[in-house]
Amino acid sequence: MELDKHYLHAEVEQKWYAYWQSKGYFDSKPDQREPYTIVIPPPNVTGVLHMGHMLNNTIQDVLIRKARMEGKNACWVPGTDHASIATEAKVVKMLAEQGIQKKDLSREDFLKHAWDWTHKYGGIILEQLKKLGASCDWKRTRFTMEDDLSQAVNTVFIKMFRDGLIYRGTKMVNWDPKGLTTLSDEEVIYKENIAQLYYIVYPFSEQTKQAISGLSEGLIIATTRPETLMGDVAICVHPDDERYKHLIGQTVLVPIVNREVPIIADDYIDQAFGTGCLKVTPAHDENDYRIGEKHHLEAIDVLTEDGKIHERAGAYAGLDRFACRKQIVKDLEEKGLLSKTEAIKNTIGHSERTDAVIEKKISTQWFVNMQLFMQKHPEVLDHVMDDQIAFHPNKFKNTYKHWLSNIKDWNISRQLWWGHRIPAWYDNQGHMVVAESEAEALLQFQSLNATIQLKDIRQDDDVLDTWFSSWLWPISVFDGFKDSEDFKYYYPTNDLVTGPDIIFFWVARMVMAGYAFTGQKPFSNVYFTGLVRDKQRRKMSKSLGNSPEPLELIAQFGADGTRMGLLLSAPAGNDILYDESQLEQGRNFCNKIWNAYRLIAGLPVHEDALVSAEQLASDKLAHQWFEMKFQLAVNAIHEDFNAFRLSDALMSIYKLIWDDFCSSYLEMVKPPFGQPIAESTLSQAKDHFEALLKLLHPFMPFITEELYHALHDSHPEQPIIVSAYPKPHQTHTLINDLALGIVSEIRNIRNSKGLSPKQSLDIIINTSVSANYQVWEGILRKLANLNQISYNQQKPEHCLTFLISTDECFIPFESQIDQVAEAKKIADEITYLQGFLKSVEAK
RNA sequence: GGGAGCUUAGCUCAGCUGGUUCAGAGCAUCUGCCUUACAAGCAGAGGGUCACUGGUUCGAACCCAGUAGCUCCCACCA
Repeated sequence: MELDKHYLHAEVEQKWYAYWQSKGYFDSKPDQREPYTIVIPPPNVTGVLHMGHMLNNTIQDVLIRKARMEGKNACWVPGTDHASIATEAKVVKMLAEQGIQKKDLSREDFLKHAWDWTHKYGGIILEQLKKLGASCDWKRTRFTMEDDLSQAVNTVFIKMFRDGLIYRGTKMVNWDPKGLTTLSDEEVIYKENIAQLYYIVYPFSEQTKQAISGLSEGLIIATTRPETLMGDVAICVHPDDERYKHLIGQTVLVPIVNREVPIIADDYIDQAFGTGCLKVTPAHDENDYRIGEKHHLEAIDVLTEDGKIHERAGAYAGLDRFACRKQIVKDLEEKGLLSKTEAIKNTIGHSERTDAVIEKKISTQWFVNMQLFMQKHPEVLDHVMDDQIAFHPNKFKNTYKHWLSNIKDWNISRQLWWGHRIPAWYDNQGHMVVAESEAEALLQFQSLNATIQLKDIRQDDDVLDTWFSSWLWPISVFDGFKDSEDFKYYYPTNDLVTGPDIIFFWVARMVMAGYAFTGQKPFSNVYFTGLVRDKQRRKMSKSLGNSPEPLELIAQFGADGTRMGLLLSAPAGNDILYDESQLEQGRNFCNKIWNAYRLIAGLPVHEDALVSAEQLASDKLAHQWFEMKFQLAVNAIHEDFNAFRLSDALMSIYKLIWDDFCSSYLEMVKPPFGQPIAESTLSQAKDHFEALLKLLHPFMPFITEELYHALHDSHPEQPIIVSAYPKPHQTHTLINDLALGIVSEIRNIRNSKGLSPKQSLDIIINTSVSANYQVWEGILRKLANLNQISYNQQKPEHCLTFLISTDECFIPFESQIDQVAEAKKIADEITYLQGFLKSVEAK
């Protein structure tokens, strides 16, 4: 049998993924075992796999595979999100390329196109996840727009409406002029910007000039948005401002449109900003809106839905808002009404989806009353703060708390077609009912007015915010609103793995939905991954071209290598700096493991069964030493898992395999070239190798499955994916000292004498002279403290004899736990005194 | 403007309860090796005032205060 020196992965991956799936190892259904549940953060149907998904889903797969191996009922639910705005935009664009305008289509026809699109492209990202090795239960794949999940959305909406948690109201909201819809506050991204601050002259009216003598030409007002000037309804100054006090109640003329507007006073005004005068445009600014309400001013909306100047503005109608700004500045300058211009820093809101500059707009929309919601469900905050829902890293608790403490009402209606249509109906008289269906709505209307017909009522045109369905995800994927068996068994889920960028959009709202609709938390742990950035710390983006194609990476480095490369540099919450050399490291590691297998598989065994049964002392010691090393690593790895330090866990395994198993253990038991190995030693080596493969399997599923099978001449009864994960055992640190002692001793001898590890080990065993007393003395003293051996047996060979004589040298000294604590206390006291003496001497 | 976090080797980061893992890991670098598992490898080596200043302590990378720089989140300054 001739094996390639380099590990080839492509076929291996395909083979095992198909095998696992065909045997149903990803499948899950309720049974007697303890459940372990993860729901995938559903990617957008429009999405294609990017580096963020790779990282995120690798982590989930590691967690689910470990749980599966630990004998839990592991259930990982995949699915996709309908992504209202993003998908509608894609479909609109696709139709436009075919020469079809959305406005020429009926709602039904448009939705047909959207569904076609979804069926055609919607599953791509899930197929890509399979290449990564994601062991989702694909039979459970859900979609937020499918019937059952839409039904859940309806149920929740109606319940919340009846509980007074949802209301319809007219408020100032965020308007996306490109997406042609309103947005929630969370969907607005504020960006720093250098704006021009224009100082515009508003001439005094004739009346004012007559009333007050000695006035200058007009009031100078600073604004960054001259194009909203046609919507000005007042000028506002601070009531205590000495410069303008006498003008309050007088009027000025709005330039261009020459409308006469009053000068009013409000202490909201910052006297130090600009000239201390504010032009009040209630239709286009939140503060102006408040001032307008307070002073009973009209609101003139001068913009159209797509961000152009409206006819009612009286000038510049049809011009784009930014073109208008330029034009108006030019016109003012010509009229001599532009006093000066200066650059200032400010922030401007952009649409999260379309990146268009957001307009504030007064509009009638649907809202969730968040104040009331939080009053009813205080555990949403409390149980995150007391770690019943634990955040990793926990610094995000602060962010979470801050957001919830300042939460505003959630605008949930969107002026789109692709999404869950709001279950509200209106009649011609302006009445409204909220109902399960059109038929039920009609019944409700008829109870008020018997003559009303189906043709007299119409459903609300708007759909709901995508997150209004996403927040139900952990409940609805298990049909939680129908009280299903799956729901009772798998909910609450265990761990959620997601990015901190959607902590408000999604994580917080799932917690809300969990407590509000099930009375239970939706998950116990939230693991926040970092952003994947390039080497220069720039975000991955299409425009920068610094985002590698994930599937190409998998083809190049293998899914195992890619997974390892990503995980190695991804401590919880830290951004990961993508660097191809990390993936190389992953690939090289695969190769190292592959070659360890080649060694073990190729060793000749003693033909004489009797000789073969006998084991060299050095082999026995090497075996015991590695067992200790292994157990210590397993313990550390479990601790790392519990704290979600996955990269640390992986690094421990990496070092255990490379340094301890390959460089030390295999070198110790490897016979000289051409010589046979004892059967017993070989079988121990195989057992160790097998245990290592299990330990590694959650991280690198494919190569471990391949070698697990290859290691057995006949196929094992169970594949590694469902084998038992190595368990932690209690040990004591002095065992660690012991393990370290042996290795450092071997190294000393090797270096000084130029011998092989095996020869060095023999020397340690056979001579006491060459051994380093210092290394052993400490260990002996500690062992003496534990009554394991008497202190006067202070010789290395005694220590070794003792070690070899006991088969349980790494098994916990259960009976000596108290003594261990005692010994530690004494040791602490000695160190204290030593430190104390040292510092006294120094003085 | 408010809040949170970070600063340890060339890079990315560990360092948990102050003292035997205390100055660490991986990668990168340098020097020797194509040695019969593996050059995608092996054997070695170098490299740090733990941001700065003070304080607490017998003892500080770790606790406290201040300073500087960076990052993120939130916020209605026209």
